[in-house]
Amino acid sequence: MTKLQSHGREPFETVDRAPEAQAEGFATVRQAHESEMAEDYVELIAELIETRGEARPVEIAERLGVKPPTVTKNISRLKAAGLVRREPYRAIFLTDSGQELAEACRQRHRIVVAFLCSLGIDEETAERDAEGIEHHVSKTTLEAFGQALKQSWRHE
Amino acid sequence: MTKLQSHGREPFETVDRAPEAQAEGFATVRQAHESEMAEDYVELIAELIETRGEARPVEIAERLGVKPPTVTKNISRLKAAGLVRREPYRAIFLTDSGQELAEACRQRHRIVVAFLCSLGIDEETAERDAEGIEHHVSKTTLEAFGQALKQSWRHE
DNA sequence: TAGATAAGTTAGCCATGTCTAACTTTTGTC
DNA sequence: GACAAAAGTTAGACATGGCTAACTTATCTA
Ligand SMILES: [Mn+2]
Ligand SMILES: [Mn+2]
Ligand SMILES: [Mn+2]
Ligand SMILES: [Mn+2]
Repeated sequence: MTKLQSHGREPFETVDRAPEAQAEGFATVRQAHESEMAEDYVELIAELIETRGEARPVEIAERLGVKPPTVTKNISRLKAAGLVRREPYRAIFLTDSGQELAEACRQRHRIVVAFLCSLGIDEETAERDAEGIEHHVSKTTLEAFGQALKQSWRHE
Repeated sequence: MTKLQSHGREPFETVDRAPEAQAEGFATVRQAHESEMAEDYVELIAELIETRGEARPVEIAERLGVKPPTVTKNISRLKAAGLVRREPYRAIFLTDSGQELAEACRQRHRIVVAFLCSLGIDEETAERDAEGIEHHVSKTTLEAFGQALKQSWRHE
């Protein structure tokens, strides 16, 4: 497992990690990348349903900054994954499982954004960075963000 | 317009962003993904040169948790990108530009890890999450992390 | 209600990053 | 110095997530 624990809090020292531990870290990142598309889509679909009444491919494409055929293809993947329900040329709905994932993602997204803002980062930057960071935040880290956030409210 | 969460338990609000701003955020994430492979490789190569004297494909593969052919292919991409210098069957070296990128990445990695640890997150988790998070941390956010870190030293 | 416009899909292309199988080169050992 | 083992490469496959061009379907409007 770990080799050198820095007791003295020197933060700029490179920790010599075991090769397997390091590999496990990279594997975790690759796994996160695999769920990223699904997470961003269901999150966005939930938001569109809430704010616009329905989720249309053209809106999804606009908000994601991709072209409509990309959305068609990815939605069909989400459908295959059981996250989405829909018929051709119609609006998109979330399955129960999709709804559940969407809620978890929205919650996580909001916490990450709020946490970054609590560090004094402007909202635009916080949103931009959070869009990527969110997919790599473990349960442990998300909880730590939540705790730090509470502290920041106390001290303001 | 913003919406409040129904339960009142979570005081985070979903910000209704302009579609173009949101799209710009996703585009930033996609861009980050494009540089991710290069960043992880040069960072690792620099570490191996420092700690093991040289960077060999077999070590790189082991630490990244991928198979040797993957490393061969990616190293040739890095070479095409001018980040790496090497001859077949020999060890891998960084060009000046590769060296520069590696240093920036190592620095960023260390700051992210130290910052997460400063929130009370265990080192193993911090390393794992940082491996993904690092690629999505803007200059602004990295600076905020550095500032927060300084504060945490003061208060310990 | 016909025709125009907008929305959505299909087909086919491409780059990335992973893999296995098979081959080549280098290194180590006797 | 020969040969076995280890390291490295090559070839070819595959999944993902982008794209354009061309087609189909739905919606709007005169
Ligand atoms: Mn995201
Ligand atoms: Mn998000
Ligand atoms: Mn990384
Ligand atoms: Mn790293």
